[in-house]
Amino acid sequence: MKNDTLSSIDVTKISPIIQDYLSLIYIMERDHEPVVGSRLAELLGVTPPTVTNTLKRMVRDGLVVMDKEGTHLTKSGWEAAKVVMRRHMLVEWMMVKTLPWSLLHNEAHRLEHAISTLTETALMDQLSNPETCPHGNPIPGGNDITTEWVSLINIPIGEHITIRRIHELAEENTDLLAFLETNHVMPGVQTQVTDILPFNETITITIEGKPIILGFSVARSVFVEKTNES
Amino acid sequence: MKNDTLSSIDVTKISPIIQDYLSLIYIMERDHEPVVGSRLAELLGVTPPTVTNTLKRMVRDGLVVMDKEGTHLTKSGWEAAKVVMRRHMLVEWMMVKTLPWSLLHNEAHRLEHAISTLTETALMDQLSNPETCPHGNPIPGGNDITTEWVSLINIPIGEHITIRRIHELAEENTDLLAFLETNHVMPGVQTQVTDILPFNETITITIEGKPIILGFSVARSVFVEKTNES
DNA sequence: ACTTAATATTATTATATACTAATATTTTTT
DNA sequence: AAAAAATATTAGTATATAATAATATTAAGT
Repeated sequence: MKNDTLSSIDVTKISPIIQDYLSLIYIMERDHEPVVGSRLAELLGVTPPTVTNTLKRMVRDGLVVMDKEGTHLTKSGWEAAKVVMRRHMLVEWMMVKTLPWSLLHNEAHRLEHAISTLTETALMDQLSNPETCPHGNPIPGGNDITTEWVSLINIPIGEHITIRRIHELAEENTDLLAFLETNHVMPGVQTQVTDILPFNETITITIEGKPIILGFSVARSVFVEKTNES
Repeated sequence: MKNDTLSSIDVTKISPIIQDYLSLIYIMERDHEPVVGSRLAELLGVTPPTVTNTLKRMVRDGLVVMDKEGTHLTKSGWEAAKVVMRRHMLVEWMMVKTLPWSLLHNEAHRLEHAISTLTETALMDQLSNPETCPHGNPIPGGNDITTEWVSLINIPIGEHITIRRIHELAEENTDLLAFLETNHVMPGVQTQVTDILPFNETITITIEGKPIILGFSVARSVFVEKTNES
């Protein structure tokens, strides 16, 4: 029984900027990647000194700990991050009939900081507790079905697969999302790996007869499930 | 043909705080009320020096002019305010199936600063260009049907009326909105003025047989239309 | 081991937003 | 007109967020 929605942390009192830091660190920690300041700076579009400063405030506020082991979310930081992530994803679903799939993330990124716990709960109900966002990323606090999915980079030629997930960090790239949408590289779509060119660092998948060439870095962010060929 | 949505002013670049000032000044000017700093302070929940400071920045940025005549929006301030108002109201409609009527305003007040022009346009389409918000207040840039409605304070005993509008400034009062919702004092509801007690400063309207006693200050914010008794 | 590259931090500055305390100005009331 | 009330402003301070420039520190590559 998860109860983050009614958590003791009032995310609304955390500034939008800090909320952004929380989400990003959450994703890194969840994926067992080190939390590197310069990488945060890059992804957040700020300079490294700004990151140093902001992290200091987060440490002061008990959201983060920094020691020789590295930078990590505290328990309350982790809980707050989950709320922010969930709100982001619920807003994406809320807008799914209003905006094109490739624009949902950007819009939700701004709206996520403004919604109340009440709306969060109401949307959870209205949407029947979704387990992923429209890009297939896991909504924190539910069953994580994404663990069964595997990166497209690991799929051999010939395999029949279903697109399941575009990783959060890839979502930051609006051009990429638009490209994926145009080519129907979206959750639920069935496809097959038809070519892999290691020297070119590309993998080709064919959707409805049309080959789509994806660079390895993109393929790494696309997670798929083997299609049940019954 | 109104074209504010594609206006030259990029409201997204205006800070949420300034957007709040713009909306509020817009309402005052629209209603031909003087723009008094201390009143802004009160309604915005800040101190008067803060208002002085913020208005100075708005003057610097060409959103407002201040002279002996008083404080007024410039053309671009006016246009920006209209966009903010419209976004607020569109967000209210967006959430109308998710949240109770009495909570829409509060939620929209935070979300209004985060939505993009794209969403604004998409919602306008999706909602078929509404002329009012769910509280009956006019969406800027459309036909202003509210001019035909009259304040409840001016309705004599016995008159059959239809509730049309709860004024924006009354919306700020969440307790009041909850009270009105509980008693179905909401746009579209038919009612009749059954009593007026000037010495008590109350007016009684009867909705579905139930009398509801409204103070004059509230009645002043409720606008109605004479019901066509055919 | 030494150099280069990557990463992190300090110091300084700037802006928007807010406050309190004090003062000025204007308006209203008596 | 004088006193009181309402309104506005100045001065000084604080915080979150950001930047640049300079300096440490750590890691990697030859």
